[in-house]
Amino acid sequence: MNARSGPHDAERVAAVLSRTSLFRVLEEDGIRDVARAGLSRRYRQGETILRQGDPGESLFVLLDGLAKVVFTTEHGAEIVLNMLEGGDVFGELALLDGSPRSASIVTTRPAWVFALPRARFVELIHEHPGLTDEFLRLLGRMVRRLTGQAADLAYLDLGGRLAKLLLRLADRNGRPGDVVDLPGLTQSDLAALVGATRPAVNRALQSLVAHHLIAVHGRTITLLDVAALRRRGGL
Amino acid sequence: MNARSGPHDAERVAAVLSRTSLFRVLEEDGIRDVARAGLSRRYRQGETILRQGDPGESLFVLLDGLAKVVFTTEHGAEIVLNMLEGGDVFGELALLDGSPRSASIVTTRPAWVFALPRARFVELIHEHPGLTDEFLRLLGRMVRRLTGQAADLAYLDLGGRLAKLLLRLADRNGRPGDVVDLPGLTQSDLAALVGATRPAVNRALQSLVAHHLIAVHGRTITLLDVAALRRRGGL
DNA sequence: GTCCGGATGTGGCGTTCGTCACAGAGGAAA
DNA sequence: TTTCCTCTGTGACGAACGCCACATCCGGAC
Repeated sequence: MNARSGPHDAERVAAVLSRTSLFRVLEEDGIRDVARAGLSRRYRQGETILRQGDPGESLFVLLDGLAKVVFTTEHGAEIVLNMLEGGDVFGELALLDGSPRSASIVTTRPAWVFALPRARFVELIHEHPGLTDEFLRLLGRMVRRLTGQAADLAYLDLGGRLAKLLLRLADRNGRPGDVVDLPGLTQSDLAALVGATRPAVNRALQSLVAHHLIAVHGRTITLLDVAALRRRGGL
Repeated sequence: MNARSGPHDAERVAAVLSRTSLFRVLEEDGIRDVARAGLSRRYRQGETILRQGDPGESLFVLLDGLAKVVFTTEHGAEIVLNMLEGGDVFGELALLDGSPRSASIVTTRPAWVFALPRARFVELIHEHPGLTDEFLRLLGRMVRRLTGQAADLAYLDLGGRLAKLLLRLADRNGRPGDVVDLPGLTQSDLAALVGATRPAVNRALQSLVAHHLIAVHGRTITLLDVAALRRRGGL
C-alpha cells in the first residue's frame, strides 16, 4: 500500500495525462516528459492526500479514483468545495503564489495520484505556450464554478442546491443524466457539499423521492425526471 | 461626460498604475508603455462599465472611484461578489479563456477607468515575466476570496456575515477598522453582498447597534467594538 | 450466528430569515 | 414651497432549516 510507483508506470500515467484537458495540448513526447518528471502514488479510501495549511510545492492529477476537496473554517466546520475524479487536476492554487494549501484533499475511494513538482511545471510552462493557455482556462473554470456556488448558496433553498448537485454528479459519473452512484459518498458528504446538515439533506432527498424526481436505493440515486430537477435547481 | 481621455492623461494613469500590485513590478518605462497602450474613460455614478455576458476583450483598472461586481442569476436575483476601489483590477477572467464576462461592473460613485486591450496585455505578459507572476497571484487571491465567501454563506448567519463585511469594507476604506462610509452603497447593496434581503439586513444592523458593536448615522457606519465584530464574524 | 459502529430515516422545537406590507425620512426636481 | 421617489425602519406571518434526540438498518469483525 502507498508504495511509490516504479518507472514501469510512466506509460500508464502518460495515457491518463493525454486525456486531461490540461496536458492534452502537449505532444506525445511532451506528455511522456511530464510523466517521467513526477511520481505517482496510490492511496486507500479515506486518506488525506493534501492537508489545508501545508506548504504547496506540487501540482497533482487524480489518475484514478475519487476524492473530495474539503475546506475547513476556523471553527472546524467543513464544506466540500468539489468532487474530483479521474483526469481532474488539483493543487493548482499553490502554484500561483507560494501560498499554503487552501483546502484538504481526501479520497472517498481508493485513488491513484500523480504529483508534478512545481519547479518542473514552471519549466514546462515556459517550454510550451499552449500549456499556459490551458492552465489559465483551468483557473477560469474554477473561478466560474466558485461564483456559481456562492450564488447558489445565497439564492437557492436546500432542495434546489441538492437537485443541482445531483445533476452535476450524475453528469460526471458516466452515463449522462442518469445515475449517481459514488461509493464512499455519504449523506453527510452531500450535506457538506450543499452547505447544510445531514438530517436536512435526508429530508430534502425524501421530498425529491416523494415528488418522483429521483429514486434512492441504498447509496445509489437514480434521476427519474431530469427536466423537473433542472427546474428545481433554477435552470 | 464619458469623453475618452486625451494623451495628456497618460502620466496620471501611470501614476495610479504604479500603485497597483499587478503593474508595480514593471519598471517606470514599462508602466508608461502600459498607460499609452490603453484608454481611460470616466463614468457617472450608477453606470454599467461591463455587462455580464458581453464578450471580454480588455483588462480594466479602476483608477479612481467605487464600483460593485454584480452577478445575476438566471432568475434575475443579484449577488454582489465584491466591491472595487481605486487601484483594483477587474475583467481578468475573460483574459483567461476567451469567455464572455461572468459578471457586470456597476459604478456606485463617479469612476475613472483604464482599459487595456487583451492583445496588448498578452504581449506584456511575454515581455515581462514578473507580470505573469503578479497576474497569477491576483487570480490566487480571487479564488481564495471566493472560497471564503462560499464557506461564509454556508456556515455564518446573517449577523456574522454582516460583521465580517463591515470589517472588510472599513479596512479598505482608509482608516483601518473605524468607519464605513461608502456613498452610493445602500442597505440593498449590503443585502446583495451578504446574500440576504434588505429588511433582514436592516434588522441585523439594528441588532449590532443594540449590542453597541456599531453606530449608524445616515449612511455612515462607525465600528465601535472591532474585537466583538471579529468574534461575531467567526474570527 | 452475535455484536458493534456508522449510516440512514424521523420526530419536535426554536430561531432565523424570506415575504408582504406600510409608515416615516430625506433628497432632488419643479 | 410641494411633489415625488428612493431609502430606511418595523410589524406580522409562515416556511425552511439548525439542533437534539432516537429508532432502525446494514455491513464488517469475530
